[in-house]
Amino acid sequence: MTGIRAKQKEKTRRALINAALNQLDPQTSFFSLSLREVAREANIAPTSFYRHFQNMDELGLTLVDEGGLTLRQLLRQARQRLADGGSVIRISVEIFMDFIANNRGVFRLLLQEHSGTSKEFRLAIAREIDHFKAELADYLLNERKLPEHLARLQADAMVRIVFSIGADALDLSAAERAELAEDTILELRMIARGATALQKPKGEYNDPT
Amino acid sequence: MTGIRAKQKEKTRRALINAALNQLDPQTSFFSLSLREVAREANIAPTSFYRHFQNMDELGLTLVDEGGLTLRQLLRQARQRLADGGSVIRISVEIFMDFIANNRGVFRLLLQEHSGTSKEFRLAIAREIDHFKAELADYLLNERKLPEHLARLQADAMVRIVFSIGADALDLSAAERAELAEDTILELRMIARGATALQKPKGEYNDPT
DNA sequence: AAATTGATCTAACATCTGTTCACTGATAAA
DNA sequence: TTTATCAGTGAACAGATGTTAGATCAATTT
Repeated sequence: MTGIRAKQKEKTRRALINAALNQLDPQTSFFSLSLREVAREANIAPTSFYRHFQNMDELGLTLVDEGGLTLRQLLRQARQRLADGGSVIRISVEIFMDFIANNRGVFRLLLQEHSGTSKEFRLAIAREIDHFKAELADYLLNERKLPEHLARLQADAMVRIVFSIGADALDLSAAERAELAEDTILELRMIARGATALQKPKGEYNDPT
Repeated sequence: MTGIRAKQKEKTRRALINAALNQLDPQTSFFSLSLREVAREANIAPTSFYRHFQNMDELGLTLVDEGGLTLRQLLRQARQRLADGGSVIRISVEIFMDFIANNRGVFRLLLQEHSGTSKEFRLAIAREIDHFKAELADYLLNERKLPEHLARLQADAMVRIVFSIGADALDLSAAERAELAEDTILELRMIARGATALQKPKGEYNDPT
């Protein structure tokens, strides 16, 4: 099963995947990559590409899978670190920022191609983000005892904020990213506070905003 | 000044602008457009393009200007309708949704190319959105009497939410858009409530989120 | 040991791209 | 009326792209 041949094939497959991810930078979206560029970066002939993927779209969807995997690792790591106690929001934001810094290529794909040009792509990415959102909504439902609709909306708002800021943070220095993280934390706290406030609408007064 | 010649030139210039805007659809970002495609759609020879713009980038930046104009019209219209009274958030969201429905091309550019591939583009769009954010922060500062930092952050959060949802809403039916608008309103109310709550942190209890 | 498989290569194709050049002909200026 | 301007044209270029076809030759299977 793990013959020399299969191993070598897997190796150049990874080379292709990494070639694509490494080519993604602020000026280069996945769809501006050409098959030939990727093959060149992976040091194989353009024609060899077809031994691994039917076309660039298939490579791209593979990368999106990779992105989903990364998001799930993020959640797992967040849960672990939360067991030690501390502010949920702060810890989550810090982990998120770490992840985008250490997985730039994949997050670029997720955050940029999110409103991108290919329907299949957008749907695949939306699916991954929806998983993420659903897990967050679940947490809010169980731990924070919010009504379902409110939990869903709070999760939606939070994920939109975090991913939007994340896109901005992708190419900042560690210091700038830390600054943005503080803003993010405050914005998320607004949302959390607001959600619990909306839950008990018998507050002092009803802000007519 | 307004000779036959100048008039005709302005007309084909508009034709080029509209050709580009009309080609933007869910599957086609501005940077996937070719000069030749745009010229074809505008019914001129590819070479004639250069009589109007130095290259596609210049056309693109012109479209971004168009987008800024649209955003300013949106604000003006919102202010007018607000004079008649009503929920600020509801009115604003409804106007926004109307605008994206009626200016799909321009908003696609603003919302898609926002995290796009060209630095010049991203900066130009960020500039327009920052104007928008600044006007909103001003309003929150003056009308809602929030401290500056909080006003800035609230505006930031709101704009991120609205533009993120806006991108999703671009190609929905009117009914689906209206549904999304309701969710948007609730999410924005969370933020507004949360911001005023954070302002007076002596509330009943401090949620350790 | 012989036969087969399959990941890789080079060469070649048709097609699209941005851009240049010299030209035309109606409008504008003299 | 003569002259100059200039938006628009078609032909042609060099380069990049996706994709096909055929050959190579080491790893695998028989």
